[in-house]
Amino acid sequence: MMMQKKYLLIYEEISKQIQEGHFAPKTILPSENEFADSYQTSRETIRKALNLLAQNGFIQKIRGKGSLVLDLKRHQFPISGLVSFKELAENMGGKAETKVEEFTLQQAGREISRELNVDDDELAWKVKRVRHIDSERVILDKDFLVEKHVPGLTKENCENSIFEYIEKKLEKKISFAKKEFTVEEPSAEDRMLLDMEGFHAIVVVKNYIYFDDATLFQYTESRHRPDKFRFVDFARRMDTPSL
Amino acid sequence: MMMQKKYLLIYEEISKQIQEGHFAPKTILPSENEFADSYQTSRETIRKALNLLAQNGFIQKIRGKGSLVLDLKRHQFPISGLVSFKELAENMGGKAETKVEEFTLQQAGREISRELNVDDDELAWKVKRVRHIDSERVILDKDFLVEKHVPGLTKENCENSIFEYIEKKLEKKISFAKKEFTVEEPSAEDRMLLDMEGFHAIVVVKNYIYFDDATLFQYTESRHRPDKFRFVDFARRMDTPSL
DNA sequence: TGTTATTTGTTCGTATGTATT
DNA sequence: CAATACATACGAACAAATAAC
Repeated sequence: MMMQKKYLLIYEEISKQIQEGHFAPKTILPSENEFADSYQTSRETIRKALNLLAQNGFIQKIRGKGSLVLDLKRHQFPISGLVSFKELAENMGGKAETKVEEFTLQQAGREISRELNVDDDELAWKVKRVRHIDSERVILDKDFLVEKHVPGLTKENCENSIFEYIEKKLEKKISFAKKEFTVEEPSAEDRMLLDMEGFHAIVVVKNYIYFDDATLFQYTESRHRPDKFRFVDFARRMDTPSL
Repeated sequence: MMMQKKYLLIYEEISKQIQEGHFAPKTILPSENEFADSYQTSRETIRKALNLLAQNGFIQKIRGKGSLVLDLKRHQFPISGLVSFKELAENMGGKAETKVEEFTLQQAGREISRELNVDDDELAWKVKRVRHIDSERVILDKDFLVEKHVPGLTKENCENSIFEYIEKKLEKKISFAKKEFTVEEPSAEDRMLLDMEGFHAIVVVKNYIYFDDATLFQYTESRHRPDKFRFVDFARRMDTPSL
């Protein structure tokens, strides 16, 4: 009887306890063997959970000593990863609203077909959304989704969360994403759709999003007013970085 | 006879072969058992290497099928992580030069002591460096290093690589870092030390860098001219985790 | 369609090496 | 030196997804 992913459950339980302060920063966690005992599992399973915690910046494993609880959340909790607008808005602490400016199904065309790695005449959803925070128009999202991979998308889905539609309704798994950050001068469209008075730059995040089976299904260009942009990254070094 | 980290060697060998095209994108790697045979090792060791490859965006593991070689490196090589200026400059493809504008040892003071999490009167190196690319002054780095953790630093070290001094001379291990990206208006200092004509924004990267034992030893504020800034991030979802 | 073989995912067990206390 | 704790490695069994016949 092979159970579910035990190490994931343990990871979530320990990470929760760290965030709630049951395991305080700068203290050492119970040893791997102690965890293995208390969770009635093997040490390897515990190690998988602890490695996840280390990867995500919760702990630092120190050989011979133990697993030290880190205190990286002093300023800001690491949010690197696939962050949705809703989470971002909450982090900003303001009232968030989304307005769909455009919602069409059309052929990809030269530019987008290259980004999505499909033929020119492949059908793609084009979604243009303006994100409001505290009644200010601060983010412009332009999403392009391959129709055959995301069938049945509606304007209503876009007003909520496209990710939610994909994962809960279509039951497909979003697996990884490549993001590219640059800073450009605002375009005419930026000035038209966003409240850009007094701002002379726009943060452009190009986001390529992939399914479980490594098919690219979405390209998003997210354009942020600079004062409402922040990105936090937690990076762990490889033992031998030979890039 | 416990050898070196076998899975790391295997990781490097396979990643090299992928980058050199011996394993082509969109093809399936040999199975884990085949690798285990050919490397004369156990499947678990192979799996550790493959998980590293997946983490770093080289492959996508698909259950029941195999490990698919990804093609993410074509446009832009992911450089998320602890990137030094030298690597960045090479990526930009220009001639890089570093000029040390200031090099002092002083008490941390109110502001910096908070960033470095030490007492106000703790001694800290202050290093101010201007990075030139193609004879243009485009990046201003302000480093603050806790003296007791990085003793004997010299101006010459700063002209080369501080990381190299720490890892090779002091033989300490840099383990992880937390980065925070924001965009601000250029300060008077930015305009003084950088070639900012025609640019109205500056990309600020606050970098907190930690040793092996989780001690914070360096805080760096890196201020980039927007046209010379780019950051690429590869993020994998937690669903099918690694290790 | 259904069965079988292949391949990856998870768990458990055991042994040994390395660093810290 | 001994005990503790994390790191690496090998082996085995079974689950789940896929592919092939």
